Amino acid sequence: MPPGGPTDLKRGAAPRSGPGAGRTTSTIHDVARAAGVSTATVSRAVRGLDRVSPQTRARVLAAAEALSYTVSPVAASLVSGRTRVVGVVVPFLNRWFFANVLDGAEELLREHGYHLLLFNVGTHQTTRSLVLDHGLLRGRVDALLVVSADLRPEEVEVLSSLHVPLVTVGLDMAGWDCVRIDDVRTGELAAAHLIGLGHRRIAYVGGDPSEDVHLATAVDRLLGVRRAARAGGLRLARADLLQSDWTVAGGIAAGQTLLQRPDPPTAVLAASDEMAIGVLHAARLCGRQVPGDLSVIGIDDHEMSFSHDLTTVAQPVHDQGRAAGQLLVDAMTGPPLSERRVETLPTRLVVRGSTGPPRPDWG
Amino acid sequence: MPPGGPTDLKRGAAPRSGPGAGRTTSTIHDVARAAGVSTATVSRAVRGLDRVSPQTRARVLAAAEALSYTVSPVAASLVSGRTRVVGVVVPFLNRWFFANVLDGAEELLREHGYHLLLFNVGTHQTTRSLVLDHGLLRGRVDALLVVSADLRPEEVEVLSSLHVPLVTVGLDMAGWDCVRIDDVRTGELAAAHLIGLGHRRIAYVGGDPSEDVHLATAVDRLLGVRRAARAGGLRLARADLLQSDWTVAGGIAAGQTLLQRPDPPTAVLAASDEMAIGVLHAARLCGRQVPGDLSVIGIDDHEMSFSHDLTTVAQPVHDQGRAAGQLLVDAMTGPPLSERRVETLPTRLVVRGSTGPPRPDWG
DNA sequence: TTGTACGCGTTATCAT
DNA sequence: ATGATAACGCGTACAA
Repeated sequence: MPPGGPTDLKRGAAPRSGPGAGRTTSTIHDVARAAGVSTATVSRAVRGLDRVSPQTRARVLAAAEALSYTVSPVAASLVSGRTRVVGVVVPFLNRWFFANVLDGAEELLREHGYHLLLFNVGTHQTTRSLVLDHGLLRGRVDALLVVSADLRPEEVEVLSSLHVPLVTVGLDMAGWDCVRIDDVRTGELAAAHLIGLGHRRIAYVGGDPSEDVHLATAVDRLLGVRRAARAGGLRLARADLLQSDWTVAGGIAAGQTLLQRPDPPTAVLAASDEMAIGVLHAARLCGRQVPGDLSVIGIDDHEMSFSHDLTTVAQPVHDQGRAAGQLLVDAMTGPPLSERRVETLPTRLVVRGSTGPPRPDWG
Repeated sequence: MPPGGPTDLKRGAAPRSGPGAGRTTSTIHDVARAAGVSTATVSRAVRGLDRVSPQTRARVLAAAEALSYTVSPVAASLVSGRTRVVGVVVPFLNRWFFANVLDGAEELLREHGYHLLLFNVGTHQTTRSLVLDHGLLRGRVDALLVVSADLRPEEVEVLSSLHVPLVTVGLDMAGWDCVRIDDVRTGELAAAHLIGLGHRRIAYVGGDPSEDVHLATAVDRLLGVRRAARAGGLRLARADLLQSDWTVAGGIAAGQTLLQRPDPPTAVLAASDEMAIGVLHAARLCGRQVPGDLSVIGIDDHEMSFSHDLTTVAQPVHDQGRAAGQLLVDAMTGPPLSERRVETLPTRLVVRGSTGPPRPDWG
């Protein structure tokens, strides 16, 4: 019962009890009337600003509570210019890496009161252009999170032209803040493990070559593999470098290609666990023992890797999402930074049962 | 070069070339001035409404193009009351079922010009209450998609009080539109397959019992298993009914529990493929042959199931997302329907190598 | 500490 | 077919 008196409350009551019984949501004016103050004071009170006496604030809050008042996000956005919404651009929602980055970013951003608006751009050029050309982003978001999307130059231009803070994950581009892992080092780590076990013939199953150059992930990991090979004094045969599509099915195909040769490699390094799992399956199909006949190592530490007993190099995906969210929060709240920030998170080797020394007669 | 003349264009140009060179986005007024018409006409023209002469429309569109004008979503929302945003409430982002439902819903809703705002409520009560209590949804969304979240009564109340169209997936609640599969029939299908192979001792690995009653999925599937058992003239031992948590790890634990008994079942039916994969792993750990010593069947048709050679009952997850999206679009555009709609999508048995007849000496 | 009043950019109503 | 103009609900100088 606020001091405003029952009469005021009655007049200010938002849910009009008219004949139509149409539910109306109460506005700042209703609260102001009920609390006997101005709308400006209500605005200050509900947002927890200074310059409001404790008594007044209590009265306003009580009235707001009584009227179940909620600030209208759209009205607030219109006048403030901020939406408290972060747009997130992903090529897939249902793949491990993207789902988990999203999960981490959502977690952190929600902690800071931001919402996530989803832009699943897919891989089809048609869908892609629809999403980014039509100006669907303009005015909807305060910031952007771009996850490993292989953007075309004009799409980069569209995103840049929004003039909002932008952070990428797994996509290192000049001018944009970035959270990543050291892909070169990661590939090197995996290859060094195989070489350390005594393997001399290592095949590499990478990502698809048709994608834009920006998706350098698979290329960088191969760079690391080459580095380890050089250090180990072994050469990578060109025929042992395969392109795939990051999926289990692609891994199966690549694995079969390799294993059906008269002289197959003794070890396979896949750029993702999903492809590595496919290779494991191919080995089974071809009647090969793992790791006796073939060692297999992946990159990611997908949750299925444990049950597949797959050796892998783990990357902190959830944390990359959180880190990206934090960079965005900083950019939205703090002063503008002159230098771009690049945060590189560590990866680590996880040895399981899919790797072992090669058969002596093969060495 | 619109007939408005270069003078008008110059005055109306939005990107002020002042000293600060601050990028300003052009408004409907700028376009109106440039095209020599009123803002009302611009509004009609850009939205493709009637009552605009072709010449005028062309002139307006040219001006808009020249000024790279985009309608302000927030301003439009404020006056129209619609946001063209659909809120989606999920307990997880990184699990197969949820990620794929989301993918399907996003696809269809984007086709219709709607955006998705993400609400990952998780399972922790604390997070949950923060997300749904604070009125974060109010005024932000035109409709809601709720995916298999085990909501508490007060959360149901919060969602209902928004008075927007609401569709659930995998969560059949009175009063809310729903897209689902027939869980009873699905469980029955899986069990009937095992019984048809000759199994008489079937264990069931279901979902967690601690969750709210609304998450009836695991219970319904068990109901179907019971029905098939009755039809097949066999009884389910109470000790063979296990609770798990829908994950691979949970499936491993359940599988080990079963297989370490002196008298294990000859077949296991898991309520999800992820748990079934865990059971497969447990069988390997315990040195059992699949399907020789143990048959395993799951439900879902997870993409990993193929490479695990797992027999399963497939459910159309992507399509459930699309169907839910369509129901929402209908509800937002069409006239209000008096009856609630329940759409039940079909499931089908996918026989792979993880199931076979039991060993004769065990029968 | 509190109130007044303007403006955010658009849609919609009512004239014309 | 087109144009004024009143909302939409709120933040924020500025005044008191």
